[in-house]
Amino acid sequence: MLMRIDFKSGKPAYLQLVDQIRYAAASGAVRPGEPLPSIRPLAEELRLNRNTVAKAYTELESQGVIETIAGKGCFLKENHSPFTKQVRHKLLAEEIDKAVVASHQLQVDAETFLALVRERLGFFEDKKTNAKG
Amino acid sequence: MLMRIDFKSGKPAYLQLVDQIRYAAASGAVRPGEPLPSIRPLAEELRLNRNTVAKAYTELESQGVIETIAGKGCFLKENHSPFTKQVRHKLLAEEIDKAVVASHQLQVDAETFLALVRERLGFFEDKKTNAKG
DNA sequence: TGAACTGTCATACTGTCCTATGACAGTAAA
DNA sequence: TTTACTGTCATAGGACAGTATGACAGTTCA
Repeated sequence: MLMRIDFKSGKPAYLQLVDQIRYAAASGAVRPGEPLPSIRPLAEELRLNRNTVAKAYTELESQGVIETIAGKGCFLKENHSPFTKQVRHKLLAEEIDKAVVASHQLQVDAETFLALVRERLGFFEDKKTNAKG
Repeated sequence: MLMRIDFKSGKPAYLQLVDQIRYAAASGAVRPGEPLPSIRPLAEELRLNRNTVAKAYTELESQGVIETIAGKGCFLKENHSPFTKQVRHKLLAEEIDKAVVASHQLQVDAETFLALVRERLGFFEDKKTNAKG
């Protein structure tokens, strides 16, 4: 799992980490049960404070993405969303709406938008298929 | 255009406004050239400070969504994105990726995801068609 | 037990965000 | 010009976000 922090981006380091780990989980670069890099080495590698990395991990745990066992480490969780199907669809619809609104402003028509969605879905699917393991 | 601020949401008021106006633009509730509510009355209606509303408008202008003419008012811009098609697609892909990552965590499979995307697209399309005018 | 690793917590510093006030400037119409 | 409306800017205070330090606690293995 390759991480990289852009210190000029304005986006907080810990949120960049959160996004990258969620992305890694979605694309199969890390699999459920697998350990994540431990806090101190990762902090050193990225030139972050240990607690900045710890904060990212805490955030991921509260999102239900990882599970952390004090003294042992952090592990990617088997993702069993605690929500009903209906709620999950509602949450997802909100995320989709953001993209739809963006497509309007970027003047991308519905058909092109759909094609782009298919392409991105395929991209993640491929990554999952070809991920180590 | 009906606005509503949720003071308990934790999300800054001015960003809630930005989202709602972008949403209104995408769904045809406001059309290019039309004036937006002026700052002071809107602030009073929403029980916000004038400058909080002004900040939302400033943000929208920097996003190229509205055009503001001092002394006259703020108007929805004809949206001509300044970017090349390639750049616009890249920006949109990033937005879509967020939704794809979310779908993974929410355990929504690709097919269901696509169906949901179509549904949301249709929802906005309908709104545009049925909007006043 | 002791050493070396894991994550955790309390605390504190710094900078930025969010909001608010008051004064200002452009526009329109009487 | 006067009045009443538009948006703008400078400034300030309070809250919070982001990061950092040091001490602490659980786990593993020798």
